[in-house]
Amino acid sequence: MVTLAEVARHAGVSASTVSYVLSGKRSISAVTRQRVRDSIEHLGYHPHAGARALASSRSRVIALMVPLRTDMYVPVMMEIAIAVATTARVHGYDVLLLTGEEGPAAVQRVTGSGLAEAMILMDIQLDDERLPLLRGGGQPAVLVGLPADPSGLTCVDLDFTATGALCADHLAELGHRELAVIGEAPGVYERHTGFAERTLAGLRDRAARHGISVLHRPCGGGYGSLVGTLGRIFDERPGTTGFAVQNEAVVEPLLALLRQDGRAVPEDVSVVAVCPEQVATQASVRLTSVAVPAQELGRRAVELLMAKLRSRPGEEVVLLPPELTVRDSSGWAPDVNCR
Amino acid sequence: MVTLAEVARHAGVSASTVSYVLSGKRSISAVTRQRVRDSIEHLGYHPHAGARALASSRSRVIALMVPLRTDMYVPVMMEIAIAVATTARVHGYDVLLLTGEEGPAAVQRVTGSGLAEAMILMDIQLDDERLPLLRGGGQPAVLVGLPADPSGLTCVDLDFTATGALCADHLAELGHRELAVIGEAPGVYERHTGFAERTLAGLRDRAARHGISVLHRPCGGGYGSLVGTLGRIFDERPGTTGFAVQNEAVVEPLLALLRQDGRAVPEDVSVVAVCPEQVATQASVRLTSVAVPAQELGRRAVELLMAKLRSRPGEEVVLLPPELTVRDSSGWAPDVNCR
DNA sequence: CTGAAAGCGCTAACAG
DNA sequence: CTGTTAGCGCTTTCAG
Repeated sequence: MVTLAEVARHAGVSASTVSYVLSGKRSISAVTRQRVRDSIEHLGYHPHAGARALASSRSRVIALMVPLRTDMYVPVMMEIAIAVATTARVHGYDVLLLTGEEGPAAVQRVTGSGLAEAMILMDIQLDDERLPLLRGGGQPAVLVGLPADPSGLTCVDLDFTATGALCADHLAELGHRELAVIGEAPGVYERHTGFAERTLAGLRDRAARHGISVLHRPCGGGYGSLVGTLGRIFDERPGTTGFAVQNEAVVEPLLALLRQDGRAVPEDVSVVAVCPEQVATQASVRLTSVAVPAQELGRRAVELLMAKLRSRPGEEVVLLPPELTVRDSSGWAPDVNCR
Repeated sequence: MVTLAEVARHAGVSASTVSYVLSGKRSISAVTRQRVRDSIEHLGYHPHAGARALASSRSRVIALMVPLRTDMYVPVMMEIAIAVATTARVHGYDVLLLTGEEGPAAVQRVTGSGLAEAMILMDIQLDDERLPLLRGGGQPAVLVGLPADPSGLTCVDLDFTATGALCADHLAELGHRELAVIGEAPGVYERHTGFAERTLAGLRDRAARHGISVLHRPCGGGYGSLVGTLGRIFDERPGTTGFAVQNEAVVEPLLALLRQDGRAVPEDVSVVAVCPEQVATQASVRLTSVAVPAQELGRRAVELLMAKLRSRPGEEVVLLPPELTVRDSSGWAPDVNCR
């Protein structure tokens, strides 16, 4: 292994000079700098990460805790994770991948050992068990998601309350009076995962103001679950004409089932989805949707973390405003004359 | 920060004793061990990862390189990644997440710096640019996937050639004479990603032996792409009755389109998929399929790597045998009397 | 603008 | 069974 000392010898300078060439923390004459750089190149030198972390007490690693569960839409998680990794690299950081499996202990282990300087947590529950550790607050952290009490924490998320409201507004404007919400798997609500409950609350609240009814049904993944769910929705509220879907895994099955039922989209029923753009545009009917900005969330999380690593400000909550894109799946309610 | 020296002082022993209690590399009297453990617990001590890596030249971290691209089925990648992280923890290792973005340079950077001891690579192309670095072979590595020339490398993958053959056999036995293969996005083939080409080769080869025809069409994600692809398949080969699908994103669209066309599955056409079990069982018709054992791949990759970390054996290729599960999407070809 | 030298916290001989 | 000690490779004062 090539060491800094060898580079120094080869370049005919001292170790500290090489170190400063690398860090840029003091000025070096152009000629020396170049000689050092040549030696580094020539010898194929890579600074030893452990030694560096030991001497500087900065590992240049952040940890990312992803959920172990598989009942939520995985591509969104993956997209966030990749955006985190990519953005971290831009800032000179690497990313350690932790699964939720170890739970709060992982937080201790990783930051306690100096393996990571800071962490990003995903899949936040309203009353998440990892939060007390973070709030006490040795280790800088950013949550992708919003717990019930964000005090003393830094969070970034899509504004799901506003998202729900936006869906309600859109369907209300089109004259729909009876809405159904097809949600995530029951487990997601049982765990009190913030985003799912917030969307629902936002939608319900806004629908109430419009004086329209809302029926919410969680739904497992896949065609099989949806058949039952949809059947029960129409049994209970035959007049349902507006659907809000927050469950990517049933988007296509829903469109297929409606088609089979002889219900045309958007002539007979309208569908609004909360999902990534790709899902919305690739569906069999191009979906009116509120995009989940996965990349943006990952990027922002890292940037907030980097800011915290510099100076430790208090709490901060960044809620990205939702945007609804009208496509082909929503239209006037059947009983509305097109004004 | 609590250091080993502080623990030693608190327990009234020497630093090395604490170290050995932690590593178990020499025998310690029960009473001393307990005193040390109590002190560790009491002080909330966590060994410093960097110091440890520096002194032992072992970081207890492995790197996982995931593809940046998004034109392949993400859940499989994610499942492998999570299995890797989970299995690594069992062996006392953490996982560093690298995206393909940096390319071969990431391999150098991470192992050159001692940040990771070894790496696992995914999304292997037949002629992957990262391979020369690994074959030269300072750093132990395991590929999840199979390049054209695996000499000097350790690989683990599903046996996709056998997978293709299995699909061909199954459809041939049911009397189908004209097969169509709906494959991954064109880009996947253009990059010469091993698994896609192998499946096709295995299927073609076996089909030829059965004397039946095969038409292969790559297909982008989503409903839109498939409409065109499927149309062209039936234009070109109206007698097609057997489909092999290796593209999770079009499984449900395919079933929907066939239904709309008035082609019943499995009465008129049979469909065999290569996909995770979950996709097969949650589809609108339960699919006859060959499972992609994502978890198993991740687990095996880590285990192979751990073995390599102990003693460095030469090349080794582990191909998991495919298993075809018959469900509701495949049946006798229409012109076959049920014997 | 550059060197010398003192650690960072831990591991692993070596010595008993 | 336990203690002493010499580094691991780098950063960062302190001197010049």
